[in-house]
Amino acid sequence: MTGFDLDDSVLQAPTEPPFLNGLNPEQRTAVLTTEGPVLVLSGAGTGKTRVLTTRIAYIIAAGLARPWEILATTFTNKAAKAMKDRLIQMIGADGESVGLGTFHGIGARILRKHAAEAGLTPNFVILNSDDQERLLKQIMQEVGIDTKQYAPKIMLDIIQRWKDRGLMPDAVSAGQLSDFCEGRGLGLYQLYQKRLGELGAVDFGDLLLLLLELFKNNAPVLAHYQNQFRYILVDEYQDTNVAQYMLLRLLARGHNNLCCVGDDDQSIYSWRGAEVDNILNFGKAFPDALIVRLEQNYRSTGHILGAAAGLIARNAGRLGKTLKVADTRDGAGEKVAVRGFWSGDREAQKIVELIENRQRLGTPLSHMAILVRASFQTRAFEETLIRAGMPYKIFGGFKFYEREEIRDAVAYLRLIENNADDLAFLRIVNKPRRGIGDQAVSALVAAGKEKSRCLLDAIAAADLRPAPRKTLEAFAEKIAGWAELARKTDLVSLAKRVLEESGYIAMWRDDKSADAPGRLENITEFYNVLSDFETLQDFLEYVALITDADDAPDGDALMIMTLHASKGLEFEHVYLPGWEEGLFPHQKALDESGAEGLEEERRLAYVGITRAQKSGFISYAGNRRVYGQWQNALPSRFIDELPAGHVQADSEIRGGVRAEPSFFTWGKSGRPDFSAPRHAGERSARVGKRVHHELFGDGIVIRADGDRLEVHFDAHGSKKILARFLTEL
DNA sequence: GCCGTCTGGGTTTTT
DNA sequence: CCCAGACGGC
Repeated sequence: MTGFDLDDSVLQAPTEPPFLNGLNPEQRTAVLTTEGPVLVLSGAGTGKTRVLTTRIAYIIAAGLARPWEILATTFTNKAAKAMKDRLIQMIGADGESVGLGTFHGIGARILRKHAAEAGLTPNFVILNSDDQERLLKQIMQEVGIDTKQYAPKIMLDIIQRWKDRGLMPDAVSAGQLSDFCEGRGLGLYQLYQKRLGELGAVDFGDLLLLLLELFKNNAPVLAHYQNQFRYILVDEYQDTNVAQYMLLRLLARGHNNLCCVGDDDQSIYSWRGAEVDNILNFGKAFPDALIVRLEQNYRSTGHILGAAAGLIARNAGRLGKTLKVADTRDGAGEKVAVRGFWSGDREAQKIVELIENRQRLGTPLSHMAILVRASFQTRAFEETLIRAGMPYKIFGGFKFYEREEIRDAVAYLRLIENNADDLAFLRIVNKPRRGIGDQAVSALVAAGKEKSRCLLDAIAAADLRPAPRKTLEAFAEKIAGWAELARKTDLVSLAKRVLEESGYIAMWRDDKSADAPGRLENITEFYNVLSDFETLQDFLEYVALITDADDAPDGDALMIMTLHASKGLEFEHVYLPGWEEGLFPHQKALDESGAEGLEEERRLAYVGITRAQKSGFISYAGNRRVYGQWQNALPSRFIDELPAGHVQADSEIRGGVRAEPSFFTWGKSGRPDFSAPRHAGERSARVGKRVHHELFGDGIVIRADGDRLEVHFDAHGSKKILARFLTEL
């Protein structure tokens, strides 16, 4: 198909490609406005994926660009794959060659192509977060920082945030956390980058940061891609970070055809460096931009949308959208149910019962989902589901590639591919046990440092006792042998040989613990995955960038996942447990990010509700076991914020929706205190009690108004305090 | 160098 | 409560 003019008369002519049929006017505008910057504000369930794929299809079908001249980025590999599949359905094999992937995946591809210009070796490995932390910890210890006092994880987080903002070490300005670790934070960043270079490795952030540097420092390379990408499309724009924004700016300077799709109300990844301002300021950054709002919702009932809208309306700083129900044939549907329970266990039990009922009435389990705030919540459900014999699938739980045995296997392959990968070396040099302990490893590290060689090459120079020396020399020889083998054989045979000859398989076979057989199974599965790849490098890149959000459950199973993982998905019936103060909104979000944190939590709640097509069920528990201790909590403020007209509330805790908190047990050990409903008069019973507060010390309750107490502290006078911050004396 | 015991820390998590 | 990592004894 060729030759569609942008001329209106032609667009309306019968030659119009069939895939434009059925778009609403706004979607049509978003698809057909191919030239210049466009921001598509796409509310939940308004068909943004359809708009994106149709837009790509249209650009190709109209002959505006060839497939490889289009760059389209998504948030996950899964989304990229889904989009590619749809595209191929629409326009056939041409869809195959569209530059479609995650920012990181595309970054890796370009960096490998221009490795020399970017100052990298072409076979660089991409470190996972585990490796990153280990490496940084190593560095911190080398320079004599107490890693107990300064957690490597926190330092890594700071470095990551710098990278998210496109800052190389020399660009980090003083003050901005650079003085973490007694003023050595920035120095650690520098060292960390240096070590990555020596290892022939990059981390996730580098895939964007080093690409940005490449473009900034190498005009011909930048010009090449500016020229190549005639049309750029970005999905989930609200979750892009500053580095991604800068990359887009640079690339779009070529043809100025940038189309970003997103929803500011669904921005939930700021804790990971996402910058909501990207979407909020799009109009400023691209003054000639067209802004299209998609507000026609094709997913949910009126009550679901009404409840969600009422909640999100509490947020300030929105671009503002009003979702409209597309299909009103069934009226507004069921009201969103809000329920209170005594305990987390009761909550789980009740929700599973409700799901069973739905299933009995004919809804497949896979059309229902439980969405939780924090992963520990899944446990109560798992236990109940196992007892009920109901198949379920926990999404984003244990990741295949994060399992110990898989990481070990991958480490063997990494070391074979790149002898300089010291992290991989350290991981497996004594796994299985070969008698290489701290002593030998320290000697190796010292020698490696002195001669600036990688650990594998440092064996000869290291000060070693005879036994470990012999072992290590044999080990190095084996690695060399396998590297030789890698050139001659396929990946599966290679991996099998390596894991057998290294004794790794035997290690698990001899292991009598209960999970050893499972680990061997996982290794077999690992061979299966390997069979899909031609080269070790392809596979290692895949492993580094993949997540197992991709693996779909087999058969009909109930989905359990975090709210974060649910973004972009939809289910007929959605269950949202754990709406309690402290859990949702999460205390840590409030403590660390204050009002902004609260708004992000609220957006998360909005994401949760808008996943539902037909019904939503929100619940809270008065008492919950967290890390083995019973804690109690108040219903989430988000429950109060739901507009009454769209909600049907009930509670097994006395007092309806606003549950009476069980008093004075917060953080104290012991027993569940929920078993008996409290009798009236309890409230006044609090007055006169001696209490303790973390900050203000001891005091006496002088007034009680629900959970709000007025306490006269011995040392600080009267203060109004929430009951849960107090302990009874 | 290995293995048992103790201590501390546990939000979300994709790339 | 449950896991990972540190520490100390063999």
